[in-house]
Amino acid sequence: MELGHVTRLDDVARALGVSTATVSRALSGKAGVSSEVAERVRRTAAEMGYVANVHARTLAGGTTTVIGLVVHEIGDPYFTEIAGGLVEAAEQNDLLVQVCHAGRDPGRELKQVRSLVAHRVRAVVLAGSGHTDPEVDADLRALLDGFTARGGHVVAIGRRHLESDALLPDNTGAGATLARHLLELGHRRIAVLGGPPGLTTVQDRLAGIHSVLDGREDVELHVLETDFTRDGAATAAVEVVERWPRTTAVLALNDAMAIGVLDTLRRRGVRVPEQVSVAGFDDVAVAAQLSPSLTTTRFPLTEMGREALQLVLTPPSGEARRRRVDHQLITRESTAPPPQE
Amino acid sequence: MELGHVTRLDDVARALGVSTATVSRALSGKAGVSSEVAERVRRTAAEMGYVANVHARTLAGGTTTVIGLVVHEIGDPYFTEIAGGLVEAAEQNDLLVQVCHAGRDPGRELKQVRSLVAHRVRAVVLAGSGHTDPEVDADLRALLDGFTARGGHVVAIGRRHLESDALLPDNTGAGATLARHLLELGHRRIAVLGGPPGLTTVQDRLAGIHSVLDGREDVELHVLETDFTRDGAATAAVEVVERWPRTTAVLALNDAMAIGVLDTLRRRGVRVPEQVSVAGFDDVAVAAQLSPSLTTTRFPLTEMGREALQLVLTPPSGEARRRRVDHQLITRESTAPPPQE
DNA sequence: TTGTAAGCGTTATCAA
DNA sequence: TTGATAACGCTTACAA
Repeated sequence: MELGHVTRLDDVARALGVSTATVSRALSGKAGVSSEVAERVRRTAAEMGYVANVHARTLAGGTTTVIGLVVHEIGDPYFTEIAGGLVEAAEQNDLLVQVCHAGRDPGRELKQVRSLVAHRVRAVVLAGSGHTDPEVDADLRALLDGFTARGGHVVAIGRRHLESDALLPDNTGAGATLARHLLELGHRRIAVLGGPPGLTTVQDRLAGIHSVLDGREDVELHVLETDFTRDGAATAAVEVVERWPRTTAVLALNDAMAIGVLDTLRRRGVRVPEQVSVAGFDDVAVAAQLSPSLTTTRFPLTEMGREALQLVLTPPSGEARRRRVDHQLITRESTAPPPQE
Repeated sequence: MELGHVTRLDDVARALGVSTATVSRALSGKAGVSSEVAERVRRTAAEMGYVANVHARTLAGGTTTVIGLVVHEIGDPYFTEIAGGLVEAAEQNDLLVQVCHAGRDPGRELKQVRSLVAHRVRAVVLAGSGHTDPEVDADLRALLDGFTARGGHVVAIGRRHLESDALLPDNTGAGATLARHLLELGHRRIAVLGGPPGLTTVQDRLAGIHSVLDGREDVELHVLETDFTRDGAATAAVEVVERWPRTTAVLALNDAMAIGVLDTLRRRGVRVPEQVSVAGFDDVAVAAQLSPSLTTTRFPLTEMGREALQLVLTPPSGEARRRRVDHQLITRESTAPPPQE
């Protein structure tokens, strides 16, 4: 095989003295070829190093082996772990994953999905929070509807407003569990670092927290709206310490934020958990390796990535399949009873 | 626009009463169309929601907007951070990234690259260590040579045996720097947790270490061959503690391994850095967040991902461009002078 | 400046 | 069971 030349279907056909149709059929394992010929074709193709041109194949009506993944923040361990599970599972099924970074911007996200659709990917997997305002996702939904109508498959992870197959983390339950955990430890002056109110994940986690703490006369609850990032939380934590110095527990809406809080507290000489308890959500891999290690509610991120691929592999039925993902409280060193008064 | 129907080039042409050639030229910004017509075409195309069929375009000779990334271990922060930088930079240049997981298996890697080549990706980026035995990569090189000959672009990150454009982390220098750091702190009984000897990264880092420590009568050096992972190092650390209990410093060949060492030591009640110092390589994001925070040599991983994309964007010249990536010693809490005898 | 028409490498539809 | 041959939707000479 000389450099710069790719073996085509026609080359294989010619070498064997059969038609391209026969070779095509033999290689894609379709009926209508004698097993004898099929075997010969396969051997020769392998010898000649033939690999089908993906674009020709797709254009002619074959199906793609690529699936698209859209994440809000590549770099955020939450998405990294999901992506890891998905890519690994994909590899085991001879599928390729195209990863897109949308940066939490609906416009950019739309552009990325459009690009995936133009690539005729077999499925689009959307990971991360949706928007509470349905208007924001309107264009996206129209796009996905068209994609679905033409045989595309959409799988969401945590975007409950989309009418696709979905993996739905129990964010509300996780919020309630953490609030209860703090309550049981004896905390009564609690600060919550929330994210942008437009995100369903934020909304749901807050709802869970409120469901447990609201209406209790003995609880003093402060909710701060901040960025959904480590740095946003680090800054907000300063505010908490200064405005409500008697706070005994800080609940951050995700682990990245909780790490930011730990950072601020350490810098200010506030001991965790002796003086202030801290907890997060998700249980990203680092959470266990921090010191103090972080109390959090676990969602099996890598597993969710794998499961998303399972959904991709099973053809969509009429009904959208919506699977709830349960959380699990992981109690570690960062939470403890509040200091004695 | 009805569901299930995609606007094609021909639809746009017909709507305007011009030829497909004109539309094609106008949309790809080629010369030979009056700016007036071009403008009209662009507007109409946008209105009709036209997006070119990637496969048709590629088949007809256009270029792809996809680049392939092959990593050893998706899930390992080393690769995650590189991938993050690459994907983000790609997004800014309207490029898509296909991520492949090779699991440190040359056969799987070959298969993945073959698939990328079949997709006619614009470039293949290979991240991670190469093999010291040139035989192992022979098939890969043949494949890449063909790819290059047909106009494909190959960029390596840290695979110095490949004759492509490359970003080459100064692994040898980093090894020497860390060895010197330990020496200067006063350590004389040092254990090194190495990885599989077949990897160039392992070889280079070890070479750097040996270049500083070898031939010194006062230094007792033990090198253990283990897995290039956190768990491998955790197990090896047990052996170090048991076989050479007087060791005062453990040097792991990457941060993931160093974290494994910290884990083992904590579990055994060995205090870091009071009793034993620990250091790693790479400075993945967690390294700073651990406690004790980890002394390591920094390679700017995210930046390297971005830079790899820059190489992809600048067309290959005759000469392969090989850029050295410098390291930086980051001294944190995990290293200190050895305990007094 | 514009249009016509010939590919690009497959798959799928008919005939044979 | 096989083989011609027409799509698939685009780019790009070559003509006009």
